[in-house]
Amino acid sequence: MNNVIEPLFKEQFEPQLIKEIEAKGSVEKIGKNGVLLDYNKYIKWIPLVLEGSIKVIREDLEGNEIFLYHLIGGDTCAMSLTCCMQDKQSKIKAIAETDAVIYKIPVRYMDEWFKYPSWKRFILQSYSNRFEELLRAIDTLAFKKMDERLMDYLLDIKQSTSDFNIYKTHQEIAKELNTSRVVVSRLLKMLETEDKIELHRNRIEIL
DNA sequence: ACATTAAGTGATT
DNA sequence: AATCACTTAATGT
Repeated sequence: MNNVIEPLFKEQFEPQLIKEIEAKGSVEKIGKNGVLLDYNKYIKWIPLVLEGSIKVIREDLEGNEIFLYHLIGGDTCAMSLTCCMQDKQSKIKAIAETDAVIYKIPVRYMDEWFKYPSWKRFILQSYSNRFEELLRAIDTLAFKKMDERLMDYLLDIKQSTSDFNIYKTHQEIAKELNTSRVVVSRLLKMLETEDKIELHRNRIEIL
């Protein structure tokens, strides 16, 4: 498949780079909940997100999880950049929040394409963006109470999936926020009485 | 109709 | 905010 890169990146990449990318990479579709990058795995390619939303999660040894941020069209994953370059293991997990399409670029081009100013800019910009997202995530974790975190989380999903409906169980949400289901249920109930959301089975509607 | 899973709630720490 | 114990509601077989 070609011409998948141009629509999304023609503003920021020079034409020749776009040609190279389209020649060297490949498109891959990932179903909802498909794992893009798992904890402790090495990766051999750089993922560009073309469509859909990818959630990035930090996980500890006991399997506790904390949701960090979403990647959407045009984004790349800074963690995989580091991994690729240094042949290190991933310290995060990336899962498709929705059906997604990603573009895989073999690692070796990461370096090679630094001769293109726009590529260099893109990579540095990606790092910078991810860094800011991380800071935001830390702020949320450190300074906000659960009710705010929950609302932020819901809005984040709504934003990245462009869907007012969130198809998750309270249990799943609790896992990603590293809290208990009961707490999530209670807080959601409160948000509902504040007319911010509407609750259904397996579905939460943002108002 | 029954079993299973999701969600709601009071009480306690 | 977490946990327990229990209820109620929705859904699958």
